[in-house]
Amino acid sequence: MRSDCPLNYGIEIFGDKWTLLIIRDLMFFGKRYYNEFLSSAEGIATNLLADRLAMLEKEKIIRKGKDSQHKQKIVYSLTEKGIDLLPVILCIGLWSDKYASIKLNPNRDLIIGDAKKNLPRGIDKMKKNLLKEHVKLKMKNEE
Amino acid sequence: MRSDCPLNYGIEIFGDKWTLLIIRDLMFFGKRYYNEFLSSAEGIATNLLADRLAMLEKEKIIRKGKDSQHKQKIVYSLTEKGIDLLPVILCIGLWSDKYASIKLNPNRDLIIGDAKKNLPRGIDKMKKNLLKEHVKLKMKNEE
DNA sequence: TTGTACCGCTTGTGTTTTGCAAGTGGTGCA
DNA sequence: TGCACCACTTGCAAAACACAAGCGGTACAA
Repeated sequence: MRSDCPLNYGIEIFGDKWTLLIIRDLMFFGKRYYNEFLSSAEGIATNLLADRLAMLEKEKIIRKGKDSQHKQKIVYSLTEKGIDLLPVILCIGLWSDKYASIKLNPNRDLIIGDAKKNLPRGIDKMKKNLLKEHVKLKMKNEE
Repeated sequence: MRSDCPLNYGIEIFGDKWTLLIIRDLMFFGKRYYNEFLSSAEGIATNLLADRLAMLEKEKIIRKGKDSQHKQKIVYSLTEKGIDLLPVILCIGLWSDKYASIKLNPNRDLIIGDAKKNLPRGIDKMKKNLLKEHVKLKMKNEE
């Protein structure tokens, strides 16, 4: 750690071009598998993805699990620490929505639109949904 | 731009280890001069600082001005686009406050504590203060 | 008018991280 | 037994970063 500033703590973990995108994929697009992260629009490289997934697991932001259906596959899911990044991601999304000149993807605009209307109630609701899923997956993995 | 995702727009601008720290310094610690940014705890290098300041100015997140008191110096200040990053920075701070094992700097804890108690009212109040200063500086520069 | 201190910023260098392509070892299923 | 597919590694070139030194310009004091 470079300093005792709380902002810096977050930046040292997800202050790069890829980490938050992986979390976004888990959080909003239901992606769970290595291959799914690779197929995202931004096009992360395989070595960087492996590196980030390992880091996120070490930081206890995501968790590795086995897929009972497809036994070769590894399931990645958010921990509560990861789910708590929801406000961070929404804030960045809202800011970008306000200032980006690019056309926004309508799917994402739906999410952003919801958050824009009622903050922080919208965040709470979304968080609850994510937590429900989180608990389900946790139980599944511990079976 | 790698994609049309709004999250990605923000990440492409401030998704690195330094940019948000500079904005933090402007926003919370009243830093205005090149030298002041250099003296922050994290220790940014001079070339990287110059690079990020130029980028932030290009993105219209900060603005360069002349100092009427100390004529050699260049004054950097946040634009409204920059001020609107306040929620992003606070969200990261709150998350870190919850999960960082490190001891937090008490000065920063004050700010974080305020934000924790009443979001988004706390954010609104802080934003208003920042905007007041922003207008003042703008007028000064246009004299 | 000259000297000096200080300003933002650049340059040069070695190191680390990234980006891209190809390949590897391991597992499950036909 | 063979093949397809899985997460992940390796090799290499290019870019970004970190660190130290230095540069041109301005202001102010002698």
